[in-house]
Amino acid sequence: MARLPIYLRALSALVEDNIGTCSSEDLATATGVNSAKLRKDLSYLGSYGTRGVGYDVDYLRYQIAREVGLTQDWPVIIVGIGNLGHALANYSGFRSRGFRVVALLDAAPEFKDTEVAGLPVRPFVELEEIVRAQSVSIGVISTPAQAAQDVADRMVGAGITSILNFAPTVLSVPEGVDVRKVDLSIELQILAYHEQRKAEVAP
Amino acid sequence: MARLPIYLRALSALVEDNIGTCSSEDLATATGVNSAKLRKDLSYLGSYGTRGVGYDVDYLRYQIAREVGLTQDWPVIIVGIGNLGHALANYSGFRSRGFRVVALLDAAPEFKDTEVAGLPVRPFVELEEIVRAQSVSIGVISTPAQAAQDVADRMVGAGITSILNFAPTVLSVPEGVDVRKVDLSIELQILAYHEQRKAEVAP
DNA sequence: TTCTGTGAATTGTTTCACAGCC
DNA sequence: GGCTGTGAAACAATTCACAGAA
Repeated sequence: MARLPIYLRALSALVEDNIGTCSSEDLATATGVNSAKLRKDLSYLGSYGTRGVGYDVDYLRYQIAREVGLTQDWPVIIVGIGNLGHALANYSGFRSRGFRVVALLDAAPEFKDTEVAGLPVRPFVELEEIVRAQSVSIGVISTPAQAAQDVADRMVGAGITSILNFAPTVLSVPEGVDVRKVDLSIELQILAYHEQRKAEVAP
Repeated sequence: MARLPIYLRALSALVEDNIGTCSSEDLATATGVNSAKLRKDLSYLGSYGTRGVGYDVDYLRYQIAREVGLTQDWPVIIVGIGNLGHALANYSGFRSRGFRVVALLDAAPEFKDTEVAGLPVRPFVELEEIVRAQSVSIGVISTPAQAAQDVADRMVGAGITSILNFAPTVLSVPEGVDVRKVDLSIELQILAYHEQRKAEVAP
């Protein structure tokens, strides 16, 4: 199910190119997966294709978006407005996929009265209030590692049930709360691993 | 093998806490994996543990770092100095794991004579020269989607063999070149998916 | 004839459970 | 007694290959 967002983006690109129909083969090459795998993935959502023809791009896109939950708008808050928080606040990929950043928070007083990406940076103590007022259920943590667990606890206390964690720590949260972690350096490390292999084979 | 970096970070945290030995159980809970899986992972690298005792934290860390290729220094360039490129240039997690950002590049003329994270932003046309001079084999792309394939082609032409792609496009590269893609919104979409499930169960 | 949807076969991963070493 | 290393078992993911709809 982690592949649905990938299909979704490829379909959006096809919509922009005014392509109305595509085969599993087309979508597979566009997303870099095996066509049989793609068909099996899609068949779990239902039979949205037509044999001998392919899939209706618009229709399939809507069906996947509905499955992922992107036909509704998700209010999101970002805590920790350092370099990364800055980048995330400005990231267009969130808004274009149905995520709306409703507030930026940072505990540091030097952010008082500053704006990032058109939103005021608000003091961290207002967390509960914001979450309640805007019915936020998804929070993003882009603080340093030391602060992350604290922020997570406060988020959970305020009623947030999904956390995207960019801080390099494992967060402990109560059952029922989802955490996903993104570590920008892990992918680089995987590349280095392969790079090292290449160097060993042909020294 | 995608888990080795995770173990590595947990071990580094243990080193900082002056913990000399740990069991597979300890490391497993610290990283959130099953202890049997962890032992099996580590056994592929060799027998670095002691039965009845556990693993020597320092020794194990070195062995994993060597396996991943982090005992050497990897020069890295970043192309595309927007918000994300900015954040990446300043990201301490790269340097602390043996990656050295040796150059920042951007095609936009308004970056001329500016500095980011203590490095000058250089014109994109200098790519080949920089890659050759510094023996760079890893490149990071944080440009908009339209520019990404072009940048990748130029990188490959210049001799880069591993690319970390933050742009929302699938890159096509010749055999022998590794590409890994990071999409900051995919993780959010996965959270939204689970969030939607929760809402359906208890409406 | 083209292309989906899907059983069956294959391949890969995770967990169990325990022998063997400290 | 505690803990690693590892076969064997259970589980999951992927690919093959083809029947059948358009």
